[in-house]
Amino acid sequence: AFLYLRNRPDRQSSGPSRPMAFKRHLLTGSLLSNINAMAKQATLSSFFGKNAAAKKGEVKISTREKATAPTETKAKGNLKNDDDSVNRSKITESEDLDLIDTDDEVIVRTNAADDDSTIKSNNKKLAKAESERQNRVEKQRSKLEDSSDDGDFEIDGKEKDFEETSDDEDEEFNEPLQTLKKRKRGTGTTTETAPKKMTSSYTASDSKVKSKSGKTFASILSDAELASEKGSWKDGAPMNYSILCKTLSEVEAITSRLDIASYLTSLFRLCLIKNPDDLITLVYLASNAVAPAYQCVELGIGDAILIKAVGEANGSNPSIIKKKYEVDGDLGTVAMTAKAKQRTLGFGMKPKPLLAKEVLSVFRKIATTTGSKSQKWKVDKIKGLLVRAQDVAESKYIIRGLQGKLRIGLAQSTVLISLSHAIFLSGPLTQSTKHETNDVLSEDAKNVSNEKLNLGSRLEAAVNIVKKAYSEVPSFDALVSALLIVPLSHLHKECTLRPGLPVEPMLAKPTKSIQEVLKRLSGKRFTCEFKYDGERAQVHLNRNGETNVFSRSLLDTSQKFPEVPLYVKEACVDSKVDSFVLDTEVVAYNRETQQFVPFQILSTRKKTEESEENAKVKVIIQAFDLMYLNGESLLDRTLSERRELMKKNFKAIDGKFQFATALDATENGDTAILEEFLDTAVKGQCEGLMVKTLDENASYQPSYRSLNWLKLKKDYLEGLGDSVDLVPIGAYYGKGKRTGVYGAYLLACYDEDTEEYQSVCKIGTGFSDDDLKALSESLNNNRMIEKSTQYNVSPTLDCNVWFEACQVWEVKAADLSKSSTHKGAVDKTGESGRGIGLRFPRFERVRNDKRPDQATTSDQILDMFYAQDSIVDKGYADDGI
DNA sequence: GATGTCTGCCC
DNA sequence: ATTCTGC
DNA sequence: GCAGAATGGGCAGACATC
Repeated sequence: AFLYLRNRPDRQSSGPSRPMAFKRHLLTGSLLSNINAMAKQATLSSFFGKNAAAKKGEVKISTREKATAPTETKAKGNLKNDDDSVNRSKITESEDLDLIDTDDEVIVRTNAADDDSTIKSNNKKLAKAESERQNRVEKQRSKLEDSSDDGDFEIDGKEKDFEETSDDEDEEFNEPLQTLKKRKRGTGTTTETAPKKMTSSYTASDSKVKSKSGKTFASILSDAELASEKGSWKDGAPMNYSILCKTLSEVEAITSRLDIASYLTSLFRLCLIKNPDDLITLVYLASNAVAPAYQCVELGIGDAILIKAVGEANGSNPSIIKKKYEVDGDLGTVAMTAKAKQRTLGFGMKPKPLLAKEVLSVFRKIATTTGSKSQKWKVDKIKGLLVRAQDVAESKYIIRGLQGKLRIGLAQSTVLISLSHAIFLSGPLTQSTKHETNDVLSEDAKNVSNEKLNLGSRLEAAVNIVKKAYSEVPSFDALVSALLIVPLSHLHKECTLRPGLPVEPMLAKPTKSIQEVLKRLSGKRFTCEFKYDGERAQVHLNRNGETNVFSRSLLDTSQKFPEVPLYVKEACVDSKVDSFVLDTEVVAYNRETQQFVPFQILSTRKKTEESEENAKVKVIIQAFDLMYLNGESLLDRTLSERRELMKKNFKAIDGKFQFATALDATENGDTAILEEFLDTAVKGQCEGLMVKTLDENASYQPSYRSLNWLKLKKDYLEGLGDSVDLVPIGAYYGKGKRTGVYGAYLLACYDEDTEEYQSVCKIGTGFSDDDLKALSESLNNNRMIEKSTQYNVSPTLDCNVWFEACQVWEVKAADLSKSSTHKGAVDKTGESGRGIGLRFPRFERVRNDKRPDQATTSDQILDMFYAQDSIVDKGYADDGI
């Protein structure tokens, strides 16, 4: 909400705002209304400036979000002006913002964390530090209120030198590509920036803090100690991007998850101490996101554009960069070494250091820029960032960030852990028990403020609270602003499930056998549901009558399925149902034959379908869970309660809305029920079964928690599913941790008639690390100079290297499908040019007992395709898929 | 305007 | 989606 | 068992290019 206010479009270009004013506002008011406003708006306009299209032919800046509310556009000058808004919200009263600073050792490092007396003394100190902090915060507040009434929008006249380019350099790194030389294995971590293990923020890995459940935490520095390190960050100053990069480098160099979280925690704490306003920026950058998922912000940047940008930034031909990338396996490192070379030349002046918020801001601009020539524009933007990157590591993380994967062993879940630790330890609010309330507190809320508990347990409670909050309101803006104004024990009240904002969906874990399923159910009552082959859809209705549909990854798919909320509303038993969140699978459906239609057909739906009538592909809803009903969250109810409420308040509608077919049972060692029901499901064109406990451990646990549901598919079972024997005919260089080996192979079946090998899939999973190494080595003995004329492969699948047909691999797949890229049984499919490909292929083993010409034949592939239960209506097979 | 390439998102 | 791996 | 990082087929949509 904080950010929302700060970035209101009407303030977007008005110069620096004063965060203090908003703080005061927020300290008194409830966040709820603001978050609701966010939900309602859920538009980019609340986060980014809008820029109406400029003149014809120029790049226009627009939003791509598909959120509910219409966005009012606001013309606002040209691109250049927009850039300057980057440096908004500069903080001037630096001393005042040194909120937290205590000379006391906040937490004692101890080897005897289980020793009660030590814990007590730890906690005493903690309490003392917290009360001091509280005092300071109080002082802060009054100061802020005094000073927040005027001068809100001064213009910060400083020019950013974003547009600086580097056309003065012509150096190329033209080293020839060493084809498949021995490369370093592992994460691709380079040694240049790797710090000594455990130096900066954490010391003494031998002293750990233990929680009740036995989790250990590294020992913890006090705020004062923390602040005195990394001295380059001035109090109140905006954070330099290099500070983040330093932590990222540290994290990249280590593998211990606890240590990774610790480094990040230290960084978050430092941010809280030095400049809390940057925390949200930091959280976004660390988790490598740009906006909440449901806002549907796409960077629109991929390897191709990045290669171009890196090339241009240091004056090399993109094809050279591309080759470097193939050898190096990491575009970030390529950019980094390019940068290093560039700098040793010593041309030009040192540009201004990049600020963290500038980097995020550019990312966002890139994301919101569309239209003709926008790619060129994006390349220029990226170039601008690369030129300004100070430390070589900065270019590395800029590039990797834009690639969408930091690849340092740190992702969203760890960010949430570190964020909660940091807030607990150094947040502006005390986490002790002083906040009285009438609400019933959760166990975690009680624990986090229970000073009698040891630190580890309190930290663990903090993590639970933060993760729960985020899973119900998956927006860092909402989360961070709430964390800064309410204690952890009250977080859930602010960040709680409501229709209009997606909940992280519950996920299922694959199981390899029916025995495994039974073992996990051990005597409990459970239900099996058909697992439909469609698209997950979370359907929302709020009390204003507004509806949304969200995808599995929380994107707003309301426009893709406009009829879905209508069907669900129709399915409500009466008008008393005024709000709900329903978990469903949307499946393509043929109303004439009353049969399900394969996923491949469903996926031809437009991203925006105008109406039910206009949509070529009709759908049916298969509902299986209810998370919210009539103003009340059902997340903590058991599945059997939720399901009962669902069936009581909704009814099936022919061809539009059904409940997932289910069978209830109690585990008693009998496998027959499951086997038989699985068979029924597969015959009914389903992928398999979902197995869920009904009463015990049966609350709705969003994705982060655990994969508490089980999924059972035929192809998981040994000896079942489609298993084929294929020939590796080519390979692609591996990236990241697969640098140095082939990351994927191209596999072919054998056509006896034409004696050619036809590609049916690439394969990149199922290999152990040893497999990858061994296969690379052995196949390198059978390299060919170029593609064999015997290989029928689409040019779009061009391999980096080609092999003689010399091996046969057993491969498992879930399905076979008509393919425009693969050539299996091409010319026998009834559609010219189209072959058959495999769905979800994975490597099982090498078949040393088979010669390549004994591989699965294209005729067999064709038979398998037609034998599928999903091809009930041959019409699909011969026409349309 | 047709075609090709790239990207993101479904699974 | 599937799968593997270090913690 | 979690979290992270490798990798799959195939579709629509957005741009770039011819």
